[in-house]
Amino acid sequence: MEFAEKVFFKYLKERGFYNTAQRRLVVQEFLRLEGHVCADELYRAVKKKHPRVGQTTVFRTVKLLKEAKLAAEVNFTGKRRRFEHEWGHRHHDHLICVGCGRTIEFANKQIEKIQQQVTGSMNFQPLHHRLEIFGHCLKCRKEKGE
Amino acid sequence: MEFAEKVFFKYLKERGFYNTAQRRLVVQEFLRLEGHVCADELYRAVKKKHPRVGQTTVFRTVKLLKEAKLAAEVNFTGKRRRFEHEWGHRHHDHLICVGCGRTIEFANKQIEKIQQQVTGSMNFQPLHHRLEIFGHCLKCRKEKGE
DNA sequence: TTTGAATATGAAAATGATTGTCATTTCCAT
DNA sequence: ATGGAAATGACAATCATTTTCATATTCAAA
Ligand SMILES: [Mn+2]
Ligand SMILES: [Mn+2]
Ligand SMILES: [Zn+2]
Ligand SMILES: [Zn+2]
Repeated sequence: MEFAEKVFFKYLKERGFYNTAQRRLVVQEFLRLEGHVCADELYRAVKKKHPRVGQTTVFRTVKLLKEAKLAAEVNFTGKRRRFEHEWGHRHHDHLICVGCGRTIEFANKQIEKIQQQVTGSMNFQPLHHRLEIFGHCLKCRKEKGE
Repeated sequence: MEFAEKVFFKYLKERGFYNTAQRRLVVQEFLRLEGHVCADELYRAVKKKHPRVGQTTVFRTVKLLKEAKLAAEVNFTGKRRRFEHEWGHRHHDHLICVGCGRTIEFANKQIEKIQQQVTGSMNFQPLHHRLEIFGHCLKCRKEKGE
């Protein structure tokens, strides 16, 4: 069992929630999937192997994964919510190509540092943030003829 | 007539779209309202004065306002989309208080500059971006007893 | 000014993601 | 083992937004 899964069920136990077969299936599938996945994709992936699991349960479990800090929510389009691995992963921000939809992850210490300065000077206590830069990736620029 | 409104109808004309009474009402009300407003709030504001305008038309017109760059979309919660004035306004980013929901606007040249460096080094052509920092505002921290 | 084809409108229905309900089932501390 | 708390899943409901479609309006050309 992955350590992240242990963390999840430890979190559940602390709250008096149960360790159920469905939750084990959902968390395992989530940890298996890479990238930015939405609840419904996760549902279909789980259902492929275990058709009796309900969509409602997957949505509810994803919410728990987020609360337990195994999953971080990302929402590039304003449409459906997506989730990525958070536990054991370093913070990063995103470049999003408006041409092909691909995302590129990056981290920049300087930006983070200046954010601290900005919030500090405004007496604002930061908890988390997101920086999303939309534009055209190299691949798309090449395809469109430089 | 505000200049921004002229810009809007110029944009429409360029596309072969019509200058209609409803669109005039919606753009005027949007320009009157400050802050981050959602389509439904705008609809209700318009309806108060002109009850025959339909919600569908307001939703459609907001989309046009965005295309014409009079409105910029912001989406802090992942729930409903909100829009703020863009035409004639300087770019800024947001601090969002998770306690009271208030937003604080800020602009930082250094962050913008480093973003240019980051995207440049990754061969990514930036079009626009958003930086949202979530946390606790001064007011909320004081209320909770330091 | 008419005219008519393109476009816009608005009520209602449809959509798509998510959440609520509730009868039934499962979990787990005792 | 068992009883009460919690979870499940089919289904309905919700919420913001989009689509549909019959009717009305706009505006360029005649
Ligand atoms: Mn990511
Ligand atoms: Mn703003
Ligand atoms: Zn691309
Ligand atoms: Zn606050």
